[in-house]
Amino acid sequence: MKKYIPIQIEPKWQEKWREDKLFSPDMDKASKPFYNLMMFPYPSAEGLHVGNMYPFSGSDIYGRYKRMRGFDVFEPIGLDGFGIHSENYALNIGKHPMDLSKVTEKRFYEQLMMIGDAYDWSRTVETYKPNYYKWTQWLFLQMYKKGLAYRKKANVNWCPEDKTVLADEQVIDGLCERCGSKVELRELEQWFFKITDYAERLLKNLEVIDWSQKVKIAQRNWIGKSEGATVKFGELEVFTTRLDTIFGATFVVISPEHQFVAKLKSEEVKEYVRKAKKKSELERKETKDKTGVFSGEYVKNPLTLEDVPVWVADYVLTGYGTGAVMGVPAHDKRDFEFANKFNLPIKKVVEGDNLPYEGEGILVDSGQYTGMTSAKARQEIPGKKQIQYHLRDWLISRQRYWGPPIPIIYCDKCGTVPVPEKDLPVELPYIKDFRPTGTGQSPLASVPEFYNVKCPKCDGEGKRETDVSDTFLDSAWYFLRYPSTEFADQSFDKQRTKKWLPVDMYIGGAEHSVLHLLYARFVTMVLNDLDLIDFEEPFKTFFAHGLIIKDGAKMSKSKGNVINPDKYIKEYGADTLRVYLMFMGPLSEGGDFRDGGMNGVYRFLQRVWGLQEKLSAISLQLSDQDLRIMHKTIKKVTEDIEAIKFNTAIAALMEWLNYLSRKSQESRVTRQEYKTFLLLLAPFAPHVAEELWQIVKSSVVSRQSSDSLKADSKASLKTDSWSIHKHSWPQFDKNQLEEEEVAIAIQIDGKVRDVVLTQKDIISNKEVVEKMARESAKAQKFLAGKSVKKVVFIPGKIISFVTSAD
RNA sequence: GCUGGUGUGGUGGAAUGGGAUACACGCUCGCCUUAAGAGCGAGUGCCCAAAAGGCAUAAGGGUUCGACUCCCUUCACCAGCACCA
Repeated sequence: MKKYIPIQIEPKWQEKWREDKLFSPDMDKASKPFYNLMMFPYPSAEGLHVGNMYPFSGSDIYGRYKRMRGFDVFEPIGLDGFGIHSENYALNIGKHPMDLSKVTEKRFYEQLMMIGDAYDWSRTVETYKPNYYKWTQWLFLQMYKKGLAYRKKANVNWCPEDKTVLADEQVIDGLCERCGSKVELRELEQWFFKITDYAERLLKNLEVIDWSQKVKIAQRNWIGKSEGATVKFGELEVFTTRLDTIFGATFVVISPEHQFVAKLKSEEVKEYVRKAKKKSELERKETKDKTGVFSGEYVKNPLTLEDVPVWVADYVLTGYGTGAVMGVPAHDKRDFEFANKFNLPIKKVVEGDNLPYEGEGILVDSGQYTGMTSAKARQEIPGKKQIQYHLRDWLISRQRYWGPPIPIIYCDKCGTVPVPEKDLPVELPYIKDFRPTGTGQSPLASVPEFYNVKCPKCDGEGKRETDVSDTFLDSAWYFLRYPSTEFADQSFDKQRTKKWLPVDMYIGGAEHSVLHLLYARFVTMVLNDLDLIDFEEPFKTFFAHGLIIKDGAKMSKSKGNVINPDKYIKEYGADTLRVYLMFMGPLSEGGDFRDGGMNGVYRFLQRVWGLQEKLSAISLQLSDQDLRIMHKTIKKVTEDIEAIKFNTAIAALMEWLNYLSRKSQESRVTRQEYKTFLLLLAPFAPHVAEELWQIVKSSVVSRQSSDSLKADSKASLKTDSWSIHKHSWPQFDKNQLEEEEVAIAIQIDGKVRDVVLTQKDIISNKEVVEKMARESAKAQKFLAGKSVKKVVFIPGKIISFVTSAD
């Protein structure tokens, strides 16, 4: 027998699969389309590491399984190669990102082929290619036409290291998501998408999609809906969710950016505002100590009719509500601190324990509303109902080079003019100096050949927008492009999209819970409103995988803990690495990579390999026990794959292999068992399963006399492909799962003392089982001197005696 | 602070109301081998020389004939949000 040497079989099958277009479904004729998508990677020249490979393998197992279940599975791959991440890497190693992209693309695709995933290699998508970003720009134009893309001057997050603005979602704890620098506030003219128009829909649809609770909650928090009311204190309008506490409002606080501040003459106020504006967002949020200054003005509390002082303080945020709040120190922690610091009066209006009391209760000292509950008072007290969202508009311009230029032209006569669709793409020129400038403008702003253009409307002098768009815009629609890659004249074909979308299974990282996943949902909703697609949610099911870490930290080149799969693939094969990664634990949990267990998995595959020559030469009848474990394994593996619990599916295969190995010593393993085993193994270890399948398939098959696998046999006759990966998945027969003999545990006062063996026909018969249990010597020992108060019988499982001492 | 999650052998983990520790790693012993490796076999939660038995799922309490699983309290760790009025 040939030895199992993975590198001798894996490339061979990878090539054959590709040649035969085995994993390229007929996009127009497919009768049972299944879109199986894995988040496409950011490529880097370092190449793919084990941390990337982990979820790809998980996604591929699911896809291969679905294909064997008869679906036309579409499993595409591409590269999210535009953006700061790739550009920074190019800067680091002193190469031009455009040149570098060619190298990384080659390297990444080579590695992705080596791990043997069932991708449709005829439909790759790279976001940095003009034939893709042409349509990203087109998408921008649709947003613009619909009034959802707008430009405004705003206080925006500025990363001094990456020298660009960032969206709110890309600022983590006041630090840049990419490089970790402290983010500053800068007032700049920027392009935004009006995602806030969709806040309610983004929130509401969460109820109907099959996503993990974790991700839904993260999105819900981010959208941050709160229901309250606005009330006028003189000319100042405040927003509150606790209208019931208005009688306790003893002052009003406005943010340093509030319009009202302009009217104030006091030097002290001006100084405070100047200082506050200079602070970074992080510093403003970090400071626990309240700061503020009295404005010198008073406004009237509309309910108490008292004049209350107006203060300016930076704990009030500009971008939320009206930028003004009523200060209720007795019932708000922050107002309480503020009042204490500046000696402002504290007036209790809700019954409660210690101040500040933030809970609900019965109102006191609140005029005609005294005695009402908080909830009732909120209904009764006059105010304009208002809903506020934490979500802010998506800032999409970037002052960088490596992205799609925003397709806008400014003309002195015509104003802001969108680039006509026929002129797309606005190609990103190859420029020598692509480094970020730090001036608030993109490097493209120093390239006159790029920005000097004719106005498309009046043919006069025009200037191009020189900012590029956020990488997250590239990835917000890529799933629409995959099925339509061959259409040069449209972003996505209507029929294709109708056939393949929404995505049936999407697997990706939980770190994208509020970035990519929210943007993609938003874009999909807009396209739905534009009548370009007939669904509002892009991903029916989303599964968040865990992370593979190394020595307790996420793999990254800077930490020097990157595990390259190449060496393991060479030594053990891609199959072993896949199975090892999946066997580590549930896909949702990730884990710490140690190669210690790899040998065990390798050994497992070797034993599978070795079994081929120990098969029974003659046709044997399978025993009841043989049949039971076979059907039990089919059931377990099937259900576990559906639930994405690959680790226990693999364990079930190992158990069956152990059983078959014992049988093989007497050459009693049948071809039927072995073939079934290979079919179940195929999604996990596709190369070795294929190799062995070809060996056992080609030898003469004597039809098993047992008809227990009838469904499978019939299906196999229908199969037109040579490959195991197109063969139909084995079916289990639940009649074969029942055991002839069942051991029922005897429990006495909660402790298992013995078991009784019962035949199939009596396992539900309480009287008989109880009699047998009472005859057990061990049971008698523990029942001696006690009287049985109660007997609980669970058929097939347990008989439980409850006693009391005599 | 708020929200959600997790906590089981030396290690990764299994079991979601019914025999805790499946499956694997590691380790120990044995067989095989000139030797190493591989392979094969046995053992491996803790206490006890062993048997019998007892004790164990972060800690404590509760519900139940029966709890890793459900409920309450506490602790630890992880993730997301956080001066959002």
